[in-house]
Amino acid sequence: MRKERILAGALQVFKKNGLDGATMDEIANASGFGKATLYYYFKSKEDVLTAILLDGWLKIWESLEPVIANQQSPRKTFVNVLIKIAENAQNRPGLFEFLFNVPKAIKIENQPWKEYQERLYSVIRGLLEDGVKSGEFPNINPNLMFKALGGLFMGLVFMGDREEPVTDKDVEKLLNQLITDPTISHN
Amino acid sequence: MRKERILAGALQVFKKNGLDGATMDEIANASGFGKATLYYYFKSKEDVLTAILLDGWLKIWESLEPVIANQQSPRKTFVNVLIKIAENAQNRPGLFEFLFNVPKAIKIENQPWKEYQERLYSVIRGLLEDGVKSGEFPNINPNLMFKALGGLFMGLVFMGDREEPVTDKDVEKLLNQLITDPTISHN
DNA sequence: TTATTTATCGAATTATTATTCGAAATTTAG
DNA sequence: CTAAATTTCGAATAATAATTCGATAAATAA
Repeated sequence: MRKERILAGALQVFKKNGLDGATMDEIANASGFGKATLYYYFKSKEDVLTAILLDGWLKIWESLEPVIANQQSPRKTFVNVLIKIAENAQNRPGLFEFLFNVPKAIKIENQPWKEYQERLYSVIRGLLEDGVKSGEFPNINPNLMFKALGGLFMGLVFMGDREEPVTDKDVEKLLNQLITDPTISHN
Repeated sequence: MRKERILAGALQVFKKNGLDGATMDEIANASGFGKATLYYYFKSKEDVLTAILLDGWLKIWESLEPVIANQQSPRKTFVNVLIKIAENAQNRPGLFEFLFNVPKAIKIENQPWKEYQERLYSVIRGLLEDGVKSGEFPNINPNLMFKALGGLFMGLVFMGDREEPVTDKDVEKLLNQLITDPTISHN
């Protein structure tokens, strides 16, 4: 669809030039439309950005819902959530790094995508808390674990130029490197 | 000095409105000068931003040099480095969060402060590597550890509204929560 | 004190770019 | 095929904000 094409072009340009470096002219070029056509589909430049973000977060969230619904142990669910996010990231390269970094660069008020972002974060926090309670995770402050994992996980998914999908092996390795699962004996 | 005053005002405005939301008018107000005066001291708006960043990174680096020079075990040095950074952050609140986040929002080419940032990061990586070699840190990929610590440390220093300085106890706790020091037995 | 240099400033200028316009092209409906 | 509705567009407009100008004022030097 047209909107999708514009959004894709805009993403390219936003990533290349930054949020303000990006001009509507360049976005028009990148998406293969005339400048005025952008305004046929979107109210403003800001509206374009918001649409990218909303679309992105919404799709992450939707892809996660079944994983979360499918009740398993906190640790299992947690691993599956990370895998699913990594999957998303690999399907639409470039988008996700953007999703996770842009919020730092803009005023986030009444941003419709914020809700989905928050849902995701609170699910993750919840899983960590439950896992600690149930003894699947060691007794670490879940907030700290959340932050540490943030850094690690971004590294795993975004930094490397890996083509292969992230497996549960990868995620388990990540977890084990970071925190020791008390239910498994290492050697 | 005048320049300092302008930089301080500019920092406020940059933080409040974002890099592009910030106008020279507002910076002039915030720093108590006329708009034209800014251009007496700085070539351009970008020049102001660069000056903030250069000044900030330079000061971090200078404060770290003695800590690094004062050769101790990697782990000790590492702890001291983190403490020193936290000290910096608490002395000039607001600046450091800015220093660590802004790079994500701008094109970083020929940025003079980049060098100091890189020095810092490479020192930290080096300490982690040495610590792993010497057995003071467990055998974790130093890059991963670096990323995880990034998230944690930022949390410790920036998130909380703590007034008290960060102590080596805090940092050791951080380390222990994250990774198990094989030379110490826990219970 | 007076001349010169250094600082300061608000108003004008300029540049950039988002947004709108008005016309054309294309598609859809009858 | 023709008329209406939808889509497209480059050129004009408008808004915003960076930068420069042309004075003054303040400090310094003689």
